[in-house]
Amino acid sequence: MSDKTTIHDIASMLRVTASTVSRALNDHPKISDATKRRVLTAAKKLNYQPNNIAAALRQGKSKVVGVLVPTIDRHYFSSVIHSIEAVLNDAGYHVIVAQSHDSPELERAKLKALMQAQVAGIILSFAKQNTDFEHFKDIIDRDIPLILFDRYHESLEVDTVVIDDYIGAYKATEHLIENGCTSIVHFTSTSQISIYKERKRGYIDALQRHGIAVQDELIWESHLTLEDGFELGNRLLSESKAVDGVFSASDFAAIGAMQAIKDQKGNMVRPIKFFGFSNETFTQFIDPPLSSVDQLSHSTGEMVAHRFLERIQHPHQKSLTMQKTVLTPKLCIRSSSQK
Amino acid sequence: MSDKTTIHDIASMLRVTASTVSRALNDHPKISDATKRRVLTAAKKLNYQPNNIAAALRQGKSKVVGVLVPTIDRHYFSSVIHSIEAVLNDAGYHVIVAQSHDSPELERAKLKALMQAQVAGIILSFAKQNTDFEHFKDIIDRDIPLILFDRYHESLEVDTVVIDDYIGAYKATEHLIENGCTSIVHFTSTSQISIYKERKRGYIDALQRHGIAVQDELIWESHLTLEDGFELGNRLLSESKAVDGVFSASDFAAIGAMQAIKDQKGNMVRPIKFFGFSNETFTQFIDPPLSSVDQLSHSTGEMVAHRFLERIQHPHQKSLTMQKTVLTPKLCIRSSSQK
DNA sequence: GAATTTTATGCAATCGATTGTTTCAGGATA
DNA sequence: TATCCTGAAACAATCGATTGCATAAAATTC
Repeated sequence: MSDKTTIHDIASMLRVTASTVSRALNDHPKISDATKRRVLTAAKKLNYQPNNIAAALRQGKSKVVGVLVPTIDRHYFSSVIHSIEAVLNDAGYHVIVAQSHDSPELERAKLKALMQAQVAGIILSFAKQNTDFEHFKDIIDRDIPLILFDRYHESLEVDTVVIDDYIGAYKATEHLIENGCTSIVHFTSTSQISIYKERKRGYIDALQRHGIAVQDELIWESHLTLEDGFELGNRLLSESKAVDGVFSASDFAAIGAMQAIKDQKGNMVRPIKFFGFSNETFTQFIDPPLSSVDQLSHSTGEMVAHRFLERIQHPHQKSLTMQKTVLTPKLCIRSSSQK
Repeated sequence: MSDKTTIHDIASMLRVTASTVSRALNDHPKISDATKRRVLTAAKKLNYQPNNIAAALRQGKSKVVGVLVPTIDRHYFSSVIHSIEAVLNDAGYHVIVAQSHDSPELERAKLKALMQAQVAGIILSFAKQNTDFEHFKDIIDRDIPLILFDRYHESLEVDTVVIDDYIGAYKATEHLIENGCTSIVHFTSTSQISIYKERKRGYIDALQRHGIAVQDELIWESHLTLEDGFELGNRLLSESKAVDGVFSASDFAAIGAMQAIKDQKGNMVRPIKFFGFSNETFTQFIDPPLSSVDQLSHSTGEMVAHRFLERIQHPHQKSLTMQKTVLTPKLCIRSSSQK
């Protein structure tokens, strides 16, 4: 039979009421052990599968958490989601995935849809060009736990899990200096986005701390794509300056540049050391393997999931105690940056 | 206010009943245009957000589709999910993601959990060591659309979307032959898994069709990891045979082997051409860029999503008309395999 | 043995939306 | 004017599980 059995079926089979069955299944203390056992046996016999939707309706909360990211199709995000799913599943939650495609409008629409699905919480890395955060108010007002990761904004009084871009950049730059680089170019993107601002700040501070003058003409801005990197690589070759190191805020731009240089190896005066950011899967496979700052996607996902579970278990504290977790990224040092 | 407004609030505001409001919102023909307009205005005014859970309970079906994959943390799967999500979202569905971690037990547990969440359908690429498909019966018996992709089994009378591994392998091997290879090694894994069996079959047929003798000692079995590939690469170097081509059923094994060969370049008698499978992101970044068979993750995701929507719209046809969609994979030819 | 507390269930309302079946008022028809 | 339609909205049941409150039976106390 495909007819789903309900607690009422169990109830009538046992000549008790549905409330008793419900309580028995939920291990309510006021139900006798004998009845609990009978209910459990009957449930198994009838192949009873609880209807979570009914419970969710009654309780006003489902066991589903919405995760909204720009795109799932990038290693960092899918890796974070991987960890979130693993942790939340063990806690009895499901994960709904939605993508904003970096569009604020889509983001708003998807958030609305998630709310309508009565999610128990929302985990979010928001769209790039977000300027207005009004739509988060709705979530907070309804006391639905909201956790941000990767991308966030200072103005938001919300739990956040990020890596310390500044430290990562600082250490990467320092590593280049310690490996003999004295003239280091920085590939960056618009300072509108905090992660790039922070990475630039780390780069600058590292130089200064090591007594190297910061030169604006060594800070190159682009969209940091592979193609951008390729152009920047050619620019490196044509520069009169004796650049001997590159700290790129993106792995893609870094390997684009390395590609350009390899293509014209003859022109190289001296070798240029490279350090990237994100530790994309391919960094270890290219030639030479690219040193990179690892964003700790695994830990981030776990932290985010745990933060959510804490919120769910202590809903009373509300937004009063917003927590910002900052993970220190890890340098993955490979041959591209070493002597 | 964080109090959610319901159709009853709208109803009492307008002095009509909830049923009228419900029908108005659903654009029911028996509701006058005037009322519809009034309801819509009131809904907007009260910031009404429908409670999907309540609707799902009443209708016995939610607008959520469960996607169960071995892991989301691999490019192929996250890419497929990316496309599924995009298509199903436009159709008003959500996507729940779950991972089986290639464990049949976990797979069964997650399927059960998805059923309890009252999903409208299930999209699945099942765990490797699956031998028993009893747990799918449940899904089918309940008339819940079930779509398999990537991995499947002939015994299952279920909609399926796969790529033609045989053709992909055949064409890749043929490409190597056309580029001058006469002694081609094949990296494979256990023939228990149909995709590897098919790829081997394609390799063998291509050789025969081109008058090249198939030699069992040129078919090398492993788990196809990067490390396995590295070992196989060393074996290539030490082999007395004059191997001049490798068709690997996995990109990872291919680049592992290429790595090993690069490490000992001096020993190379003649260059070996490589062809991989899966078209992982990194294939284009390594040196030389690796030719590979693309698995069409994007198309697969779209096909799967559309197949689901068809099933949902024509539930009557049941399993009678099981459809198997076979996509022809695309060769991505790069320099690793060319003269 | 009566009174009181405990324990284990039953009863009934509820969550919010949907839907088959009336009901009613106004219009058309004879 | 009486009858019949018909369109529009009301009524009421329902989906399945949960839960505050009431209650009966058993256990305890005096």
